[in-house]
Amino acid sequence: MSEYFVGQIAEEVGINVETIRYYEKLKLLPKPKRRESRYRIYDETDLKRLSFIKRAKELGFTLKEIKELFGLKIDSDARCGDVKHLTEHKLKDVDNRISDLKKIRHVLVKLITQCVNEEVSSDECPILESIEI
Amino acid sequence: MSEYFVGQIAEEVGINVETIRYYEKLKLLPKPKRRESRYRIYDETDLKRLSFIKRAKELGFTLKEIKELFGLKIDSDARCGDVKHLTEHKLKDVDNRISDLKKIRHVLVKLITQCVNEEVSSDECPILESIEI
DNA sequence: CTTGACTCCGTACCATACTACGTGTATTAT
DNA sequence: ATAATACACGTAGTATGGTACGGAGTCAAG
Repeated sequence: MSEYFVGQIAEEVGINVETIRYYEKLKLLPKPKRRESRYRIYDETDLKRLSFIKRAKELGFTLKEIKELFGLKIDSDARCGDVKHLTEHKLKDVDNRISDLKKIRHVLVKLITQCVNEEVSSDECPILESIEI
Repeated sequence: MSEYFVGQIAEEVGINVETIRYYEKLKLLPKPKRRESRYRIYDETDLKRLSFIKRAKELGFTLKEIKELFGLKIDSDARCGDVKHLTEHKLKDVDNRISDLKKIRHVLVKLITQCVNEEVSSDECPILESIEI
């Protein structure tokens, strides 16, 4: 199992060293093992965790929400019913996001097709039709 | 066609009045018509636009990206090829977002199923398995 | 025709999520 | 062995996206 210093894992994931320390402070990352020199030691699990944080952020989750996602597991302390309830809530949220992204996707595809067919130009903004609330 | 003052449209969409002025400053909203009193007048198109901004933000688009999405249209100034290129780029991005959200979705569903079946508990964090970069 | 709610604008402040800086210690390449 | 990097830590600064404030003008119900 490979080990990393903070700079190496930062490089690997493509985020800043300072950001990793920041996530640790927010408890998005567990306290890492240390060398005697106090240097932090990371492993593959930390790498996965950081990659997840990075992408989830891009997908519109806040750091607080990401922390909640990490908490979704059936462990000795969490009752199954609680986890299930929370998870179902998250699932509904994710489904809504996917649904709305598909609406945006549909309009983008339509726009590309219009270009190909060299249809009439328009000063209207087609993206506005994508999401009706 | 119904018209709104800023407070009414803000109420309708569920955002702050100040935020609307802020979006106007950033040119996410066109300059609205005014009464002689200088009061801003909005219509249904503005309402759609604001709803879109609100949701797109929740889906992880920055205000800058949202502005770009609004710009995706075939008008008298934009050459079709340019728009097509840009739009294809956005489409790829949206597809990736949908794909990764589906991975997260899959893990959430699995977690709920585990609960139902009262399977073994674990101290592992299952969400970590959802996105492999 | 007044009173309360709404709007105007500029400016200042706020929360989230970083990012940089400085000082000191550790590691590593030559 | 020594110089260039890298890391530790605390603190301060930045960017984005709002949110609040205050004084003046506007609207509209009684």
